[in-house]
Amino acid sequence: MVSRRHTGHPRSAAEQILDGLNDNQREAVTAIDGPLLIIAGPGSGKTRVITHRIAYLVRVVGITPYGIAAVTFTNKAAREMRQRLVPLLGQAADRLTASTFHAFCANVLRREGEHIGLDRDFVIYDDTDQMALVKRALTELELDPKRFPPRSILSGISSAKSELLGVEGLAHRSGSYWDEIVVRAYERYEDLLRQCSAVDFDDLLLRTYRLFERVPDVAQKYQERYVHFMIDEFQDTNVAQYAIARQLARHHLNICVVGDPDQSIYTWRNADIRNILSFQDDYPKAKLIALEENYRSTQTILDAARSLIASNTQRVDKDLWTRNGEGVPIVIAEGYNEEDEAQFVIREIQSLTKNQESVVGRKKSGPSLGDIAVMYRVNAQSRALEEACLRYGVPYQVVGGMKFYQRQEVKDIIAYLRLIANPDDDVSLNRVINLPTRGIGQRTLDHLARTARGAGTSQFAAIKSLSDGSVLDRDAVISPFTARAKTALIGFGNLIKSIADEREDLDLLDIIDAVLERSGYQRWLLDQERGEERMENIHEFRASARDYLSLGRTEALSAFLESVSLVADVDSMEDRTDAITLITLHQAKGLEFPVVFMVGMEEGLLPHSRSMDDPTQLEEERRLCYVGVTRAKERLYLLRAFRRGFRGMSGGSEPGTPSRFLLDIPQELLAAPTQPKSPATGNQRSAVRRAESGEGVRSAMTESRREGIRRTKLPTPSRSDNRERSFGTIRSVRSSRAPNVPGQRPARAGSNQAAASPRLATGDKVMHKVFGEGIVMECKPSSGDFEVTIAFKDGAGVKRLLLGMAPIEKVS
DNA sequence: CGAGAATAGTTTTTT
DNA sequence: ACTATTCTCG
Repeated sequence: MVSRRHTGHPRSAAEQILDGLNDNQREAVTAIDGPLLIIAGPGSGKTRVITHRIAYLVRVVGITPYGIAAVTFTNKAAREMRQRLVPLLGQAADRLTASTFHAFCANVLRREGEHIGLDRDFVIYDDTDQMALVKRALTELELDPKRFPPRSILSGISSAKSELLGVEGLAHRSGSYWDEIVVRAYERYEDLLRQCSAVDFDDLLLRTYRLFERVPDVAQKYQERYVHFMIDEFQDTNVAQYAIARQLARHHLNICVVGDPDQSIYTWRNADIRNILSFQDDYPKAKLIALEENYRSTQTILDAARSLIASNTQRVDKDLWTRNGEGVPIVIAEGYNEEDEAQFVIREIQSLTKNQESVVGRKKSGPSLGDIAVMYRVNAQSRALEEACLRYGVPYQVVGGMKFYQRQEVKDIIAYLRLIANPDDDVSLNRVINLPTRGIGQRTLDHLARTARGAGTSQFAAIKSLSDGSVLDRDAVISPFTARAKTALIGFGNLIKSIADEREDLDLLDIIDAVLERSGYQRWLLDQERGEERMENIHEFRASARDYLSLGRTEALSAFLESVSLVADVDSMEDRTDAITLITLHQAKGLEFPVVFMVGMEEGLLPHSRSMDDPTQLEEERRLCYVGVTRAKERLYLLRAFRRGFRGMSGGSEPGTPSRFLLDIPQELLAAPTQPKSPATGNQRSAVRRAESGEGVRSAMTESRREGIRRTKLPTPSRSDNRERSFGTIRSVRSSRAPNVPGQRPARAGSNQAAASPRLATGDKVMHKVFGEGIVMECKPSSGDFEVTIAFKDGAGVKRLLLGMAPIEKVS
């Protein structure tokens, strides 16, 4: 490379690439000949090894980036890999294939699908679409969805596909009545997919596999191209993915897989840990390298992780170690309920980040908000956290949850677009044919489905033949459609056709606008509940289409639709320094944060109730917990709630039990919570301790129950004062601020508070520390404080905040 | 026959 | 709470 050196010899590329790697890492980077299995513990520099290995292949060995493929679990990981390669490879990094298995396969199929009779404009069906199709298949087979839940049927189909079993293959293997039903549904489901020119997620893999099997020329092309094939997160690949990798590596045999069996958390999605064993069978000469030095976490965190995972019986022990210091103890704490738990998290975050606010010259370097993540088992848990963030004015970023592309209004527009790209897409057609209402009801749709099926065409085609009268003329006498329905159907058909016909003349944005206008969707939506807000989502969606304008007009629509189908939530996660991250444990895989809070450490949540009975699944839950713990670099908090609401009935549930995983963590790694204002923490801890020291979980629970109630000085819960009660549990707040209960509701338990008036009124101008300037829109009493609704300038939007908590000042 | 209202059932994790 | 299906009315 062109850079001046003060030593006599310029450093060679090899030296530069290997610099700073430990022995095992070096070995992994330079073992470039033949199959390689890297077992990489958490924080062992896995990504570094992969990127440096690629750099080594290119700059030292001289392989063209074009000949290297690296498959990752998410698009985000792929993007990051490419970015990290830029300093090592420069522009050449662009030529590398780096994507998810699914995206890779979609690409191959888009280019080569014709060989196996795949329509050029095929759409990719997501989970919801698949369900619609399975339901239809069941109806057509006259199977009772109560006895045969579509969900279960679909998962049967999906796991068959993940193991490369077609209908025949599954039929062959089936051994029970249930299997028999799945086979029949599978068969019909496949017909429907074909009819719609659609493939589902599993098909992307299955069909790529078949393509390579059946069309050797195509397979050969890719086999020769990819001199090196690498797979990250190998423990989470399924049989189909591994099979494709083997196909691709058949020629050069340079296949490198990187994984950690202890981090396998996707077996429910048919990932198969046995792939790691198979790898060694399939490639007996494979070199095996273990990366065991951890660069990420403190000794304390690593110790906790180690003892936790050691409780799993189905595993090979690893020797994880770190040179990092001991660090600070792990904090285990209990909140009264989920709100209280969230409260604890937020207050702790505030105290952690307080030290470094706007002082000239660097002050104490505490974590910034971007260094902090709160992790949970189920998406629903984000809610309490979000609310707490809003109240306290802590900026946050939720990964996933209500996925953007899953929002109804967005999916509606996507359905229109898909239909324009591929009118045979029955699922999309059914979604929007009566949206806005066009007088096409269930009855008409049933007829339409039957007609289409009878004619062996898609529903759109059936509508078309209705309008030109071709097919149905013969049956005109018994035509099931009323004149009104017929007109409505033809009207819809023309709508789609007219836009599709202009596809060449319109760019992507025009098409979206045409849909919004001509379908009447926009006008209709704005009249709906929360219409404005939902329209905003559509605008955001429309804006995201901008990226595709540079592509040709024909290409843009399909490319856009494809990207929409294949993004993961974590893909759109930004590396923000100014907001905490709320994320599920699953999505957190592969990420790291200086500070990690894991909430919901309770039996039933982690481990989840669905997985508690089965030892295999239980071990997966423990691995999930392990993944969470090992995300933390410096500080780890394990929280739980004494009571947790269930589906809306907040707080009214039975007391919970601390997660058994807490018992796996040695006491000496634990500390009292760092929140001095909280008088209850010591007791909470003793509750946990007691549970650990063998007195049993039950007694710990009873203890903490007594604690919870005493601490909060509250009478027996009654439904009506849920909110007040939960406020009462905000321990430290209570001691530091006098709650203001407005006159309206004096009947609060122990009402020793005088009514006070809010210090803000509607119309006041305020300044918020984080969100900036805003106007008060509403101010109403809430849980002994006031909830103010403020519209902020500068795109911060409208926020609901708790007056007593939020860093707000009145401006004028 | 369709549209909105009432009611029943239910999701753990996601490419 | 949230949706998906069923019920009832125009």
